[in-house]
Amino acid sequence: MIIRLDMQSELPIYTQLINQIIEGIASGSLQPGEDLPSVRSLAADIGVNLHTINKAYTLLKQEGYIQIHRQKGVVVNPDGMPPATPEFEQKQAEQFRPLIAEAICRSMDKASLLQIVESIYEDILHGKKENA
Amino acid sequence: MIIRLDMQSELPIYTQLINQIIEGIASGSLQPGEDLPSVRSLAADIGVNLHTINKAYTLLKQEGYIQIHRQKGVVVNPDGMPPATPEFEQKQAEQFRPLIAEAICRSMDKASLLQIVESIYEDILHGKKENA
DNA sequence: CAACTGTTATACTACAAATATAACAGATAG
DNA sequence: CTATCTGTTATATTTGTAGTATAACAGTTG
Repeated sequence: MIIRLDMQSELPIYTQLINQIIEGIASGSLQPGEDLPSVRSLAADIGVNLHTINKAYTLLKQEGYIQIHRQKGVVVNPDGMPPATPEFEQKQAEQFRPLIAEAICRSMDKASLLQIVESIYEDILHGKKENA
Repeated sequence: MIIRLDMQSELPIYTQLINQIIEGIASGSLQPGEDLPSVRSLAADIGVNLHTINKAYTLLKQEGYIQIHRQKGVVVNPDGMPPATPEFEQKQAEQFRPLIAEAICRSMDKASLLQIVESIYEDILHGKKENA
């Protein structure tokens, strides 16, 4: 699992970490039960403070993606991923909504939009990085 | 055009404003050429500072959604909306990506995801608010 | 002239992000 | 047993953004 941070991004570091770990799980490059680096070693690896890693891990745990064991370590949830609850779907829709509104303003038709979503879906499943 | 703010939201006020104005344009409730309230009157209406409104308007202008005329007022861009440039599509994909990765983790299949995007697309076109 | 427009400037509060240190408590390998 | 690793907690500091509060400027318009 390679973590790549953009220090110029408007996204906080801990958010970039969360996004990349979730995508790693989605693509299968991180398997349930697999160990994640300790807060200290990952912090040292990518050159940030251990609290930044800890914040990302804590949020991932709250959402059910990972388990954190005191004095042991961090592991991708071996009991499987959290389900798509109604609360999740509502929050998801709230995040999709402004993106779709923008697309409509820019005259993107429904088929084009769905095609973009579909290709991103496939890219993630096949572990493809952002278009370089 | 009715603006509804959620002061408990994690989204900044100016971002909520931007989102609602863009959705207003997308749904057709705001037509090209239509006047928007002045920074002062809108600020007074919704109970925020005029600089907060000004920040939202300035960003909307930078993206081409509105025009701002000194000593006149603010208007939805009468020359039409900005096109879907490659830069826009790339930024759009970056924002879609983490949402789709989350959906994959939660075992949402491609058809379900596309169906959700499609229904939001239709909701916006028909001016429907969030599911109450 | 008065009232309105966007614009600019300054100052302040509040909060989030990130860092820097330090210490604690339990597990484990030597 | 001791040293080392784990997550956890606490405190303090720096930096940047969000938002507010006031004030003034310059041009338009009734």
